[in-house]
Amino acid sequence: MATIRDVARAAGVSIATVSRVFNDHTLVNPETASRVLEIATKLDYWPNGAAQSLTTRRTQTLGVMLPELFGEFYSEVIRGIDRQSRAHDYQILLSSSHSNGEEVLIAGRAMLGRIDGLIMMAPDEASIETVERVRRRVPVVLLNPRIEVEGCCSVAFENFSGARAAVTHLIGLGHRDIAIITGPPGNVDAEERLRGFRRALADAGMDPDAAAVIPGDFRESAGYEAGVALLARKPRPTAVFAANDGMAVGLLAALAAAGKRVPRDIAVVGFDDIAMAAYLNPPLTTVSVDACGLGHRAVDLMMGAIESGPTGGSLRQQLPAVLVVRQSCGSATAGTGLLEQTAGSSGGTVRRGRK
Amino acid sequence: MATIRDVARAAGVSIATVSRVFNDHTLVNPETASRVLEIATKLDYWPNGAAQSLTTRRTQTLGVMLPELFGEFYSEVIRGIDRQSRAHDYQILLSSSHSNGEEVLIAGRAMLGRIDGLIMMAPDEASIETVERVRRRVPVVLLNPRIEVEGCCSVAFENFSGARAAVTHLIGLGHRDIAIITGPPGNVDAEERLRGFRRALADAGMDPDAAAVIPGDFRESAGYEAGVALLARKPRPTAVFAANDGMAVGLLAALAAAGKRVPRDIAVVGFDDIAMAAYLNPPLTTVSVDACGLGHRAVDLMMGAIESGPTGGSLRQQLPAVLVVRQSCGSATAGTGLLEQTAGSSGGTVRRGRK
DNA sequence: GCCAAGTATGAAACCGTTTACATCGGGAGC
DNA sequence: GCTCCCGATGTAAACGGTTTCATACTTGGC
Repeated sequence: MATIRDVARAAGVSIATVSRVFNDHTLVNPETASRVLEIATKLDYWPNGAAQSLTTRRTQTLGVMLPELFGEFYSEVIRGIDRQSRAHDYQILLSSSHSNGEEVLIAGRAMLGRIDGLIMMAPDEASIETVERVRRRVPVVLLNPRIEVEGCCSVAFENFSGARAAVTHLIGLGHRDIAIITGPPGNVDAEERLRGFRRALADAGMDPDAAAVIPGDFRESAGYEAGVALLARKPRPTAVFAANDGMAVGLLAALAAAGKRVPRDIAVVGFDDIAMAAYLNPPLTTVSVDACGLGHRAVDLMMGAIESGPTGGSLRQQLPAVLVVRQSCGSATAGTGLLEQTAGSSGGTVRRGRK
Repeated sequence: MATIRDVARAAGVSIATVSRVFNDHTLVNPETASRVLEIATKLDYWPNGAAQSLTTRRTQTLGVMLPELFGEFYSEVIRGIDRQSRAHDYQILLSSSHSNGEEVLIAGRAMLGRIDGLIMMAPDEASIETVERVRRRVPVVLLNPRIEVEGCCSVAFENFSGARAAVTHLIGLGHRDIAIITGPPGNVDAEERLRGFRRALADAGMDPDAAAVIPGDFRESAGYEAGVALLARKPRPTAVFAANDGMAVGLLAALAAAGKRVPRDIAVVGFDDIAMAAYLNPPLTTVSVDACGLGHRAVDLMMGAIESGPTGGSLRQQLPAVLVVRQSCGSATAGTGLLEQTAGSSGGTVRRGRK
């Protein structure tokens, strides 16, 4: 394939001139420029990206590392990152499905020299080493970090207050025996949501330790199994808070299979507000987080960090988690699930209806 | 940051030796190796990816270009690509949301030198130029190509036969006045599905030109509007084939808002089988395509192409589109939408129930 | 007619690796 | 004791660009 030298030779100029034409840097004689461009087209010359980033130390690429790519949530995060990156003329180098620190380290190493910054959702503490090493070279933005890292920006959802609001809502509806299906152990989001659940109970003068805690792993199947387990329990809880919507879906299926009616027999609340939540039967009351917005915000922080260089401070941002009341919790004022019914009431943290 | 030279100097060896240690290429004295490794760790040395790929002409990265990143379908494709790439130790360089040929060209140019191959779903014919130019340098695999390109592998869904099966099923249920909500003009998938729709009618001795064709664009809102338009029509079609599930969702919402019952008043069939399809009210009969599998297959083809070099032939693969009968079409044998009911009947192209 | 300023271009260093080839000891074979 | 071979390592040339600095040639002002 043609290199800059081939073009220079064919056009009878030096490679410096060709480079200048392509970066329209300094003034180049228009005649020379057009001749070079013409030759370049004829030779099908395209600058080599690796060579460019080697000299300029710029790649116009953002690294993105995610723990795993299943579930709608992560897709949305990627969408948000992608969209905002494009707006800033950046491409994204994606590497996901990392289950342990070792894999993260390898992926991080492979990215080095190819990225101007790294947006990362770390699955576990073992990844912190990678973060530290990468951070010495390019800015790092953490998503929902388990541990804040000195010198890294981060964006996180208000998991705690979102969960608390959801459970408080159930309590307000009269429920006194509320169970929770948790996320995988060690997952920050899961832990924060559990903490919010317990706080809500405590705030209402109930004993958090008395509540049924069913272990889950954020997958639909875990929700189903949890549902089966719950039904065998006596006394049976009157409401369940599933730590994410995926498990709520499985739970609803288990309840339907057992002939239980939601919310009459048992109330259900989820977390995430995935696209199908409004279309479930009954429409799912859940806590809405803007996954796409998380990615968007992460890119914004990254752009700031890249601008300001390694001296940039470590901003911490929180994104709201908003309770969306639909029908699965039995609220009298719930939306229909098919028609928009946004209410401006309840202190601004509760929405009703479809979106 | 430390370079290979720093390590070499500190360890009292040449850069060649350091390089050899890191690529455990040729025999290196174990003692020397461990000393180099130790120094490298102390200096926090990581090889620079850009420099490596400049000399080796390998990047361990696959370019991925998609027209736009909205909707579950594309997320699934990316998931499939990502998973399979990781299995082969490749990362992916993502660039999406390209709406025109110009943007595609720029993105392609930015990728050059950073990728070992390109997986691309081209939005329009204007992108063909980019494909051609990229193809001269690295292998290209096309997804659902509008036009096959000489020397490129491709993977596509059987849009045509999938749509035909869906409409034939409606006809088998007794429907004689069937409408279609189409995808955006110029979209291959949309066109193929329309073609399948017309063929099914023709096969049944009906006049394709007499059918109602409502223009859509694959978005939920278009489905809603199409629903409104359909309800105003007289005589009103007894069944509707929406060219994708997103529009079917909107259509169901419009019908519900008008108090129509599905499938009693009107039957609905979609295309894609997105995750929420089974949870809609009623569960949506649709044509299932394995978007994740599409990405997976594309990577497999790419690996073959990279192995065999530019001489590699141009394989064309078709992935099946399978009709999944649920309740929205009014079939007597439909699944419940919540319990798995896979039937092995009907020539193997029809499944029933949830998945 | 000379100097300063400005424009267009070239020469060469550099970015951080890999790798072909050269070099250098030392032990084996005879 | 002389080759020959081999293992360990160094030298230096790529890879394909960008960029600093130098140079040659025009102009314009006085």
